[in-house]
This record gives sequence, structure tokens and C-alpha cells, in this order.
Amino acid sequence: MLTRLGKNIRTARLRRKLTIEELAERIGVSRYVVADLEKGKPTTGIVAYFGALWAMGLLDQMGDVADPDRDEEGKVLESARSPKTAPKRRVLDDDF
Amino acid sequence: MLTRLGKNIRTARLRRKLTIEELAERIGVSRYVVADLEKGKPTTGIVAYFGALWAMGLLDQMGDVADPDRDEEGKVLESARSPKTAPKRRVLDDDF
DNA sequence: AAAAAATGTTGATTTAAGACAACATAAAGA
DNA sequence: TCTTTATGTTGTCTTAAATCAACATTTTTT
Repeated sequence: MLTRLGKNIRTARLRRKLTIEELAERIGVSRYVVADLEKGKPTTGIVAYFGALWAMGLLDQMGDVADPDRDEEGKVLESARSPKTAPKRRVLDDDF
Repeated sequence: MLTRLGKNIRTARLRRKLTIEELAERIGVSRYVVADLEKGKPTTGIVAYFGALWAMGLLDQMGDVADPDRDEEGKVLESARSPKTAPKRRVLDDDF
């Protein structure tokens, strides 16, 4: 997934006729970081990746990632613990 | 966008009843890295973010980000340079 | 084909991320 | 409540990321 993202960023950059150096300058890093990032280097700071996406108008696509509303599996796990319907009622309520 | 992603990861973790340490162990980093990442620390390596998403089954959501097929702006810029239809023909063609 | 520009590569230096210990605080369970 | 567990916070140390210079290679342009 990392190498894929790197390749996608490179494709986007080439389409925009940007050199590695130009993109690096806009992000505020050296050209080596952008070169690494396009290879999908795992240890590179996420700010470089996000900066590249931002500089090319692609960052908004990150908005949905891990969005709680779309996390169906997580929603199921949560609702399994705290059921919405029929809240637990203490036995004492009937107790006088 | 970074703090948003961090919050989303935290929400997903809590829903799954995972502690920071448990998630950190699955990713292969210390608990401090996960704590940073949930705050959206920019300089943290992307591998930590991706690892967290992966460990919770959320990584596939990254597949579409910066996908060339969805990069409409990039496609326009590219096609403006190399038109698919009507390839340029030299004037000489009419020339005898 | 020649010149220029972009990118790749290597080695050295600087800087900061990550790991860790120790303790404080907060949250959860008995 | 008391106890445990989870998380936050601070400081130190080690490691590796990021920068840069210099040169090689590739690509583009003329």
C-alpha cells in the first residue's frame, strides 16, 4: 500500500509537470525526501506524504480514511458492548 | 487532516477495546509512538499510521487515495499536453 | 548530436524520532 | 473505597532520518 501510494504521488506529480525539486520546495523538504516518498519509504514522516498530497490538491481524499461513520466493524463491536435499546435497570427499582 | 486521522484511529482503537500498548505491540513500535500518532504528530513515520490502520483492518481505505484514475485534475493536465484524438500531422503531407 | 535539466547514488554531518525509565494522573474493576 | 490498569508527562540516550556536496546517469530540449 505504501509503494502504491508513492507511485500514485509520482504519477500525479508528472501529470502536473512538476519536478521533484519543485514539489519538495512547496512541501518544505529536500528533494531526497520526495524521492524516498515516491518509492514508498516507510519511515519517512507522514507530513511529507500529506504535504505532497496537499501541494497537488489531493489531500481531501484522506478525509474518509478511518472515518468512524464508515467503520462498520468498529460500530458493531461498540454496539455489542453498549446496547442502545433497553438500558439496564437495577433490580432495586421493584424493591419497595 | 492529520489530527483528524489521529482522532479517527483513536476512535477505532477504543471501539475495538484495544489499549495503546496492545496496538503498539501489533504494529511493532513503542506505546509512545501510538500516543503521538493519535495526536496527529506530523513527523511520525507513515509506517506507524499505516500500521495502525492495518492492525485494525482499515488500511484498504487507503487504496483510493491519489489513485490516478480518480485524479481528474491530473488527467486534464495530461490530456492537454498529449491529445489522444487527432494526432498532429505535418503540413508536408499535402505537399506533393 | 550536443547541451541542459532532472533524477539517481554515495558518503559525511546534523538533527530529531523512537525507545526507555520513572513518576503522575486518570479510568476501570473488585 | 481501594486496587489495578491505562494513559499522560518528562528527561536521557541511541539510532536513523534529513540535509548537503559531489558525481553518475538518465531524460529532455535545442
